[in-house]
Amino acid sequence: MTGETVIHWFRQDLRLADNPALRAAAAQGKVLPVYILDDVNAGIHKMGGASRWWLHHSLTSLNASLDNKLVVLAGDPRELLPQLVQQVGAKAVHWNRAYEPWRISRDSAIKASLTAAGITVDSSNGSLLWEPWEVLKNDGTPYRVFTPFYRRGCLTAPPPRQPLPAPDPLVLSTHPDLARGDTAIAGLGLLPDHGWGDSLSDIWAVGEAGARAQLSGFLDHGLAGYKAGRNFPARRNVSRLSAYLHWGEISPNMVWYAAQQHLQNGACPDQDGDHFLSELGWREFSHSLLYHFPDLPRKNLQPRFDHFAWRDDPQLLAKWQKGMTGYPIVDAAMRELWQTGYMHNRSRMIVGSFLVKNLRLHWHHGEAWFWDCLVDADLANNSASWQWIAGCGADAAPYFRIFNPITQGEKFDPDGAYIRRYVPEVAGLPDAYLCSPWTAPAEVLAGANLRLGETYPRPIIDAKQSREAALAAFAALKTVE
DNA sequence: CCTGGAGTTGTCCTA
DNA sequence: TTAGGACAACTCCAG
Repeated sequence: MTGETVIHWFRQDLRLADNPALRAAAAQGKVLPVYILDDVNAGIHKMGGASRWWLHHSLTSLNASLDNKLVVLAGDPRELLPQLVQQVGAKAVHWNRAYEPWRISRDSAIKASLTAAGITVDSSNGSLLWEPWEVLKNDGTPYRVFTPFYRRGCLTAPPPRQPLPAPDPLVLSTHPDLARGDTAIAGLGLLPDHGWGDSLSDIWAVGEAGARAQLSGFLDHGLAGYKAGRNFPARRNVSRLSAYLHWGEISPNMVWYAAQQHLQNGACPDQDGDHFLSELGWREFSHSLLYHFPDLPRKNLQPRFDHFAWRDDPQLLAKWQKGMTGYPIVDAAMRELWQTGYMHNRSRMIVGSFLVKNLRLHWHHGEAWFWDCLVDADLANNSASWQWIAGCGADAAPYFRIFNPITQGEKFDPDGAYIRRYVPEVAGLPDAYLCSPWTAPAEVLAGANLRLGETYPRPIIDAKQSREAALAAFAALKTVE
């Protein structure tokens, strides 16, 4: 090892373990670890509120494992990074690749200018199992259907890289006159001014150690029975790793091989393990779609949907956002999002279908609300999933697949545990009326201390009629062009 | 080259 | 009560 200073630019890889770029940096010299909050280049997808809350705690955790030496800046990395290189006399900059279109163009520009200035730039794959440009059909074009993408494109490709240990030794640069550590993190102003966020700290152990604890807890207690159990929002059968993966507090490689090992040990049924692995495949698929179709966050992948008869109704949108639709399973889900920064996968499908098909409001509204509220807000996953549920995406849900907001609740929250947790107004109803309070006889409502229209809303839309209207709107698309 | 089968997550109607 | 089919169109791939 030389005494040279090299920069590791942390982005969506807020961990020490299995961090290929950080390892490369540590092998080369004294490492100056840097994070830059970039609100300049992200366009309309500047980080949302929940993301900022998570980032604050994630940086705090990372900084602690870096001996309070994390350099923290805010601004345009196109300017800040070259300045920093010059200031500390760095010979090289290392980072792990990010795949959002705006980051790709920003990073390419930075790489070109640093390289031109004689600085070595080294980028690695730290956040995907397979590079999007490596998983292609035989004709060289990207897949648009998940199953062949995963089974043929991914599973017959060379296996993902095995996880790497944290760099050892990791010698940090102590260059003075830099904004570092907890003080610098606080200076970013990532936490909300009041209240909201405090309760999230009770739910999430943000950071690398929390990510590992979440993974091992899931493998030990959630993976067996995953395939069926993952459909029930009240059950603890989902991994809840999405945020940790998004921020790179754990790598997909660590998750992939840990789950593989469980499978090989016979610690869970094959179908549960395989199904969980395929969910990591869906994450890969979303990233591949975003890489090959950079307009994915706003533009319908199927152009015929450009003619769809969306409605415009800010009041209905507000009621959906607040969890005041009058459909308890929808409202429970929307309140879970607001209260925890997370929503169960089944719930995401239910509220998505309700927004775009029953309320017939544009999926952009759902995408934007999730972007602001989710601690796992991820441009690839969020965009691809909203297009999927709206029916306009790749391998999308067929247009006639419209979730019934009553039967979905009855089927996937049969004992009402989820609804009662998040919609206490209806908690006193017997199970038979829990998903459709308006069908309860007056004496049952009275017994549950529920006054419809006062203590809890009546349905803001008729599920059956709005379903018919959605089908008609989709049918109208076929006559266009 | 053509052809047939299959494809994350649903609902409703009919027999 | 329950099981099966209809609801589109397209992508992908194996034969």
